Amino acid sequence: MTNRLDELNPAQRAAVTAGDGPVLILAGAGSGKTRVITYRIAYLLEERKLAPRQLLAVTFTNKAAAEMKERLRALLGNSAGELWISTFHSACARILRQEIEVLGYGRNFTVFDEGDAATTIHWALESAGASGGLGVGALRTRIDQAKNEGLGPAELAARDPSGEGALTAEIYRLYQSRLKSLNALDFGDLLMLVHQLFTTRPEVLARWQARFNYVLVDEYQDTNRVQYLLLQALARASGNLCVVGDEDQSIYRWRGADIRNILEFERDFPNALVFKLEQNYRSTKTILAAAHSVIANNLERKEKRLWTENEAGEQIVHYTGVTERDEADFIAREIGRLGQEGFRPAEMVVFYRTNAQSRVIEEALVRRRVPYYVVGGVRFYERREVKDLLAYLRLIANPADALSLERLTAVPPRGVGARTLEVLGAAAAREGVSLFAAMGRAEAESAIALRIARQVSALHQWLSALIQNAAQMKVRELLDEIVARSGFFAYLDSLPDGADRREGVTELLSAAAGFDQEHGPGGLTDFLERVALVSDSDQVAQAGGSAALMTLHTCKGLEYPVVFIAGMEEGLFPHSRSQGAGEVEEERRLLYVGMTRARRLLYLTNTLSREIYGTRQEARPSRFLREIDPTLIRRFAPAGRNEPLRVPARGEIHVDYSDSQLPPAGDGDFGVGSRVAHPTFGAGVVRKREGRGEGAKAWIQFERAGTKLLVLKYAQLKPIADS
DNA sequence: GTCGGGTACTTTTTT
DNA sequence: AGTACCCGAC
Repeated sequence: MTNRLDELNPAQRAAVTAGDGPVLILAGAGSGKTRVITYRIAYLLEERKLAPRQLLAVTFTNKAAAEMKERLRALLGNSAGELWISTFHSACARILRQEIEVLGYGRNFTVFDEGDAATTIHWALESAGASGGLGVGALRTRIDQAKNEGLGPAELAARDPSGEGALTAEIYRLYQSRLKSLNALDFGDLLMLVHQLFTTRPEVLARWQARFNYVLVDEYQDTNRVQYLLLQALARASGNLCVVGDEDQSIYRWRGADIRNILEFERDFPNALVFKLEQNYRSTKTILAAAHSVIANNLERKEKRLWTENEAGEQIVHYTGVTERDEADFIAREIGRLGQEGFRPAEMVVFYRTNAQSRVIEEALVRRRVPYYVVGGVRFYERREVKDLLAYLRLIANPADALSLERLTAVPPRGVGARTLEVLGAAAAREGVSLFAAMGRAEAESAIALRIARQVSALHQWLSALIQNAAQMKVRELLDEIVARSGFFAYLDSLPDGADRREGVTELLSAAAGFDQEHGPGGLTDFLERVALVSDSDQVAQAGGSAALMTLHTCKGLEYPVVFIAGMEEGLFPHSRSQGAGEVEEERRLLYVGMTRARRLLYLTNTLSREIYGTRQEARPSRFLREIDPTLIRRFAPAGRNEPLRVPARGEIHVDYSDSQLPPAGDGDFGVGSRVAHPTFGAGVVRKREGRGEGAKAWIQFERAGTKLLVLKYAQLKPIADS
């Protein structure tokens, strides 16, 4: 250990060797945070003689947890095995697998994803007969927020007695009781129910307090209220709570994260030791200075400044394309060019604000033959065919999961339709049994045709047998039987996109096989839990020969030699739905996180026009671009069509027309940005297009007459050539 | 009961 | 643009 400490700078060493009690480590981007956490754990185990099982370390992603475990195994050898290093959600799930029965759930509970939750809220909305007001999405957000704050339906109703508040609370109540009858938990429940246990069952809390002598939390700036309460409860006995974070990197306010948790840690834990890690080992001086000039505009932060001994490095490149296609092609071209300068594709990454931006960039990369992969977006386990198959597994693990039962009954189609299920559901409710149990008695149900009832009971028998045997079977074996017996492939082949779907199934089968290798038979519940709690960034490949594409939210905790940030435009970044003062600050932090991922080269790109929801809109440069010290930026673009790339003079405005999808000026197509003349309104500029063909309209900003929406067919517009 | 067309809406970000 | 959903027609 002693030699190991030599590898740390003084601030890092102080943090690693801090004594008992609350500890706050303010770790700037690239300041060696992961190393500090890992070494601190090693220090606690070796020098302070903590047993591995006495320590709980909470990370933000499963991948971060796995990497940390790996490093510790290298430092400590096998004793790392008993360590609890996991995400908040995984840790809570694990606690609940042991403790949940006192709350009236079974230990084999299912973890619902977003879609399952939405379906259930839809059900609640219908059974409440509520119409108008809030939609499923809004309700889901509100309920989730309540759970993030640790509030139940009654508390929510008390806090917001308005009509909307009452409706939300009522739906929340119905939703919650439905979840319970399905023996299912949503993401919020994982945290909330542990909180409930800890507050209502002192003996349970005491047990876990005794178990965990030391709690360590990474990315503390992104903890929400319940997480805060959980930590406080757990650490109350020992007082040993060590949190690591950086308020400048707090980017999950919208999902309940409370930046005050970190800003007020010293108030909450008055005797806390505080350590600041301000030396950055990752980025060039230029990148760091640019990032600082952006984040310095935030008010809700403590002033601090990262510094580095790294070289100044290259200027930041700012590129402007006419359309998103230009932007994408520039990125693809640059990645290609850098490839020839010795950067591997895997060292380069493209970040964007919204998932929708990835498509155009992907197309450009395909055209330029750049290997790439997308992190996040449509999640693998939420793909239709995968969810269809998982429904079988979920039912086997948890026969109360009627949602999965309904799903698997319909896919592949076996003549048992919605009406049959309705009858069975009514029978189940009448007799107070589960839907699955009611299926076993279908043949006694007179309202169901005998032919169909036989189908139902055959399905029931088969599934019952699988439930019986599941404990002895590997997940892969279960899946193989399900696929074979249900005729899943034959069903897929009957679909127009069957070939693509087969791929998803194959991938799921190999994921299951991989899981079985670690677990052996009977791991079904663990497998499903892992599936439910995978995070987007878990898919980030550490090696491989492809450039990565991901949202700015997903990029947290990563670093790359070359970073592109696309879509630096008002309305996109900062996003039009995040225009409140606090929200813009969060967007700014998001950019800060993105910029500080870069080691050597940073590119920022924007466009003059972008297609949003099918209409082309004028795009203005992001305010954040102006916040960067201009001396750190080099604008990089060709001056006009058919001219080679060149570095423009300072202050010159540059636009890339080289791969523009806009029609050439003056061809009468009235593209966004083109100048037009109207017989009565005079000269103007096309600002936005709507519709196509006969009904195509354009918003035109006239020099004298203001902005008008005109139908192109009747407007008698004439193009004016740009000067 | 299913198909198809028209319409309205969307995802901003995710465990 | 894409899709989810609703209503009317076969």
